[in-house]
Amino acid sequence: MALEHAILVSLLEKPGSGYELARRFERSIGYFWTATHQQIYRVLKRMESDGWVDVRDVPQQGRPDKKEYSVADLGRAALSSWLHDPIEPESVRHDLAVKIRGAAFDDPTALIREVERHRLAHRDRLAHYLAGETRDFTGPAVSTAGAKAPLDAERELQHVVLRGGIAYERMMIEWLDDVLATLARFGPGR
Amino acid sequence: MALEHAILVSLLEKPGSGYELARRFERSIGYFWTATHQQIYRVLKRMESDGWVDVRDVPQQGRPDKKEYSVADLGRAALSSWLHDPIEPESVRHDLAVKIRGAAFDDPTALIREVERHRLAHRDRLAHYLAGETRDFTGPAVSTAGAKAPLDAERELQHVVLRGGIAYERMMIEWLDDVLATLARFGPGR
DNA sequence: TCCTTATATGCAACTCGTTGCATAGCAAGC
DNA sequence: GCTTGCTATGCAACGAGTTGCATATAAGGA
Repeated sequence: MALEHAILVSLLEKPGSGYELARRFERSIGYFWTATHQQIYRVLKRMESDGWVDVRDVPQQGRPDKKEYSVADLGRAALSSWLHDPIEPESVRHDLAVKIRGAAFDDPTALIREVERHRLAHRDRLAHYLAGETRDFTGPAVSTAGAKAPLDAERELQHVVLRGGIAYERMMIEWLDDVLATLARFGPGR
Repeated sequence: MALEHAILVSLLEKPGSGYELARRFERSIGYFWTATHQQIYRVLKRMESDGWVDVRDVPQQGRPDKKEYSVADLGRAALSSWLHDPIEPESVRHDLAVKIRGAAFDDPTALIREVERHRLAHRDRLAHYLAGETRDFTGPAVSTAGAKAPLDAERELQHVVLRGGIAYERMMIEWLDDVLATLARFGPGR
């Protein structure tokens, strides 16, 4: 399990509340690890009682107060230990692939609309990634302190992960085109 | 949840026992949906009591008897209904991507060995897929009955799913090379 | 004033998935 | 005779993830 670790990484990149984390899990880090707010609050509680994170009450005006979490030494150590622990290449869950194989026993052409929907979703996500890349990773590297940083690890590594997302979406779009061409070879009905 | 559906597809492709299904989930369908034997036996029980599958005791010689499952009408209907139900594009879980972003707060170069391990695993899987493609999808299309089938849906759809696996592995290998090049730009330690 | 929306946090129940363990038949080798 | 290994099925406990619901502050519009 690695939700704790995804949260640690996100909090190291920038401290924040459970609510803010939940929003980040809808974009950014969420492209590579999903979580709902309920899960995040529950895990944050556990991380707090384990001493992995520190909490600070932050009064706000115009909106409810929040609890801002930041990574404690124990959390940093836990992340480091996880990083040094080998993990197995991910176990996959591709509903769509199962559906495509299953379509052989139903009407294959009925899947076309579904595959097109997925293709659109991937096209949108690709556009979103590319926009983010242009926004955040073009122009000179500037560290958060404003000083020139020739090798800003945080930025470089975020960028390579984003490039992975871009490559994945491009691959998916090409493959879904292949799937559509294959499905189109079958006549309607069976 | 779709383990039921993955099992239905696999049983439609060929009836078999829980044990045999578990082995298929280590290859073939398992490349796109993972499951352990405990999970499979539990779900098969439920599917049986729901009338989705039929069971037949098959005595064997030289080994324990087995229960052979095959898809019942209710199961076929359930699969069909699932196929017509739109699903959301998958939620992703990429430990490695989280690790790479986390490495910015530790020693980035310490991840190199781990990334190389993953690269090897993907290279092996690619080789495995390519061998399977050569074995099963070259030469003339021949249906199970031995007759020429100009449009064998089952075979065509299995092939396009396999091509997806191949494209995925190729993309991953290229990306991991990119990751390795990025990590190499950081000196040892920090 | 009421309704909606956004911020912000949380509980409870349930399902799904993983891990560890248990059992049993039979073959092959030491 | 004993151990190892493969086939074959299963239980129990736990941990992770999902779904539905609940609560509270406050801004903005109908």
